[in-house]
Amino acid sequence: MTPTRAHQAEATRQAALTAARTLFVRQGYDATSLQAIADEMGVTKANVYYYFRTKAEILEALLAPMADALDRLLDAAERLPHGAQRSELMTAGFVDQVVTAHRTLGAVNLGDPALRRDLAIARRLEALSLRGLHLLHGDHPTPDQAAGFWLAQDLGPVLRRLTGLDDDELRDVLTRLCRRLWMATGDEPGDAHTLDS
Amino acid sequence: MTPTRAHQAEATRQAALTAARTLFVRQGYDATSLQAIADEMGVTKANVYYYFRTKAEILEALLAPMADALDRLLDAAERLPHGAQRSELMTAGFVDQVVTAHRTLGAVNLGDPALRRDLAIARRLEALSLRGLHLLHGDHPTPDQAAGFWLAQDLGPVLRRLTGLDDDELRDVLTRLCRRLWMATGDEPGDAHTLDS
DNA sequence: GTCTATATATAGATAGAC
DNA sequence: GTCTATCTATATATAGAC
Repeated sequence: MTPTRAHQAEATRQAALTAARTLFVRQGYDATSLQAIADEMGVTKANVYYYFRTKAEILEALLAPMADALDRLLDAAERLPHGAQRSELMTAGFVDQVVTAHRTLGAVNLGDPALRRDLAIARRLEALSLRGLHLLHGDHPTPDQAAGFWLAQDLGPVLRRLTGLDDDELRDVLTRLCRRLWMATGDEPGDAHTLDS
Repeated sequence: MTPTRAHQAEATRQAALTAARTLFVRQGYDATSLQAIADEMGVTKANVYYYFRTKAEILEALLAPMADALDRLLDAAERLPHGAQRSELMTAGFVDQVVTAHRTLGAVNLGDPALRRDLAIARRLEALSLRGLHLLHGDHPTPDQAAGFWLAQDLGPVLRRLTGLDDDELRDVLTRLCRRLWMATGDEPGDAHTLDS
């Protein structure tokens, strides 16, 4: 392999992303300083700034692949007719993406207050969520459908608790969880439980 | 009313709590400075520090009543036999507490990274959650039971989305949501049923 | 590509006048 | 009880040597 310098650059960039994700997950975005990220990877702040112009840019770079994956998933879902088939694809795809992200990113905090700020990635994730809700439940979701849907948007706290499961077990648990959340038909008094009949 | 000074003190203290909860909810704990809290209520930082020794103490004071309410709820649940009766009480009580807190605190961020730190209130809420899980699902909850339970711990993101509902509608929606989350029986392969049949 | 050194701002917190 | 003034630490970010 000839490329010593270009490879080093990419390695350092990746190390920064890894260090940042570890610290963001552990203590949140706001409580993580660039100094801490630099320390974690054993370089200086200035070195991190060589690759990322701002701290927010690190967060964006970290979450962009997840947004890309969700984009592709929703594109695929859109090609299916509204109904059970589309729901199943979305559930399976979403859970798969969460499990994958869990391995690459750790229990990533989509509920971090930083993601409610005016960042490009935050707007993108918001748009993705709205599109997902629309694809799943149509133009006018019932409050029950909306509540179940939004609750599934940040599985981070659950992932942090569910230790000791391998990827397949995790996938199964999350699949059933999403079904419970996304299969709500409406808020008519008639549907009051009997789910376990 | 004679008491001009003592009342003023209590009023200022409450104003600080109100300002802090507004800002904590809007932008998160870490991104909220004491300067911002003081500005919001129209006093100086030093004045806020007269009532609270640290910023963390404000957070604790803000969440303490919620922890108290949950404590009482779990005490009551403990007096019922394990089973459907206890589940119903816990669901109703929990939802009621969430709706009440929503009115007093706004869509409070139990998922804020600050609450994963070494604060007394964080430890208290953690202990409450563990006790709740135990009361609801016994000594050895299945992964499905645990996942559903933990997901319900922070309804803040859902509350922020569910606008336009009055308290009673909100209570009904959240009650059905909690039932869906807490009624999971287990993770036996038998209930995976029918994939795409 | 990585470093040292620094600029600038603001954080949490305290002292002491009024 | 509230203020002005200040301390000390640390934040994000940049300039420029190597």
